[in-house]
Amino acid sequence: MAETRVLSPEQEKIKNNLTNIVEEEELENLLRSGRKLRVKFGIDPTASLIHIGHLVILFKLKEFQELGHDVYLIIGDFTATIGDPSGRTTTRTKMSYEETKKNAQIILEKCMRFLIKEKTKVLFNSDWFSSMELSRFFELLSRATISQVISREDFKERFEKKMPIYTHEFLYPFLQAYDSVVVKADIEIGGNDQLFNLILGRDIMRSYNMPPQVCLTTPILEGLDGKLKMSKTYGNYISVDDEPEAIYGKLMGVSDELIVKYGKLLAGLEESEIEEMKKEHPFKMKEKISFKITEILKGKQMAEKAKEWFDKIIRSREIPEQIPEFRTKEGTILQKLIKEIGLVKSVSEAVRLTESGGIYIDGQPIKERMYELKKGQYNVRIGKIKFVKIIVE
RNA sequence: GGGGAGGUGCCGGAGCGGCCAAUCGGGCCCGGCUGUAAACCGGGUGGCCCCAGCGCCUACGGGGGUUCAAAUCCCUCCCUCCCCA
Repeated sequence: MAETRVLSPEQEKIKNNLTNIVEEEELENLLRSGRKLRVKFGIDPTASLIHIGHLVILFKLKEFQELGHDVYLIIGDFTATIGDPSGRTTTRTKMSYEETKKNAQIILEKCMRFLIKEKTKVLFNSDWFSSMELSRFFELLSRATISQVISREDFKERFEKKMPIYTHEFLYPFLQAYDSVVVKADIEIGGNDQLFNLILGRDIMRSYNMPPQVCLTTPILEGLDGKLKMSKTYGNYISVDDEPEAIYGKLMGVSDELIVKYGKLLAGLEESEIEEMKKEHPFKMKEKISFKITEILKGKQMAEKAKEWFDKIIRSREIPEQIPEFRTKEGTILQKLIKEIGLVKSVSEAVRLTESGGIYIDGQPIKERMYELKKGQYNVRIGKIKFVKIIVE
């Protein structure tokens, strides 16, 4: 019966931009069932930052909500203190419970900006884990084998590199799986590196005689460097809280190949639209995509402001109208001052920058390693985008 | 429980008594070329000093010791990996 009904275009769209669907047929059946589905997404509050890599999943969750389904946001305040080994080649440093609590609040607020509030159920997994009986935990562990867990890619890699794998990391996926049992998830979604955890959840649900969840994974967004996955630890990210100028600027600095991927995953561009853009100068394409993403995050007005800033300051190398001002006494050494202000980490760094021609006054690189300021006003540029106006009295 | 290897800067990885603030590669930063793209080229990459000097201080897992001198030798503690049980 079900196979006679086809999916609506909106339902078809759910399948876009996913790297894995386990199993596709089950997903289609769920979508066709007309039921309100429980779509689970777990997030461990190991940091309080949301970067645009996270958005790929959040956007997907919203698509589900727009189809009428409920999102079950599992805040892993308990699991965060253990540390998910997924995709990691080193052990995660353990976090205190207090830290995760604090992060959880912040992260939750940020996630909600991208989701429909009425269709989002928030659960904290400390609710069921902090009081879990040991016997019950062992019962959970009995539902999968060591070789099942050990076969996963990130563990294999660590074995090969002779890196330690701690037992708590090894057991982590069981807890994530158990979350699915608790919320009776129909679907769980995660980044591509989560595939193993998701599938274990599916297997374990089955062994609890529950309908197994469908697992969906989204592509891992590469960071600004175009190589590593976007993450806080690598520092190659764009935060959703970045200033519009920073967002637009960072996007413009990304490689041509990468911006296409960003366009697809973050700006929701269709293949055909990308093809159309590729006919133009690559720079134009990058401008369009960068603008669109900035607009999604900060609104049209802010995006325009950011573009204007970029064109003037970065492309035409103009001095910004509004730059921070500092007053100082005559005779101050510039290199020491910018250290005080915090624009460079040390005086030595400032001196090095001077020697490689990276500090400018009114557009001219300075030569003196100890530049003594006389009375007057100085427009100082440090490196590419740091500006400061210094007034010497 | 027994035996072996090892812990060096952001990362990988040399050095194994002075010439070591520590070769080299990656990353990052500055500069050049550009479209702040990629690729490529040049320079830099602990801190301090308006004495910039073959200068001073801090640094090779922690602590202690030997020595005129230690990342390098000895003792001890902590940590990891491998093999055997």
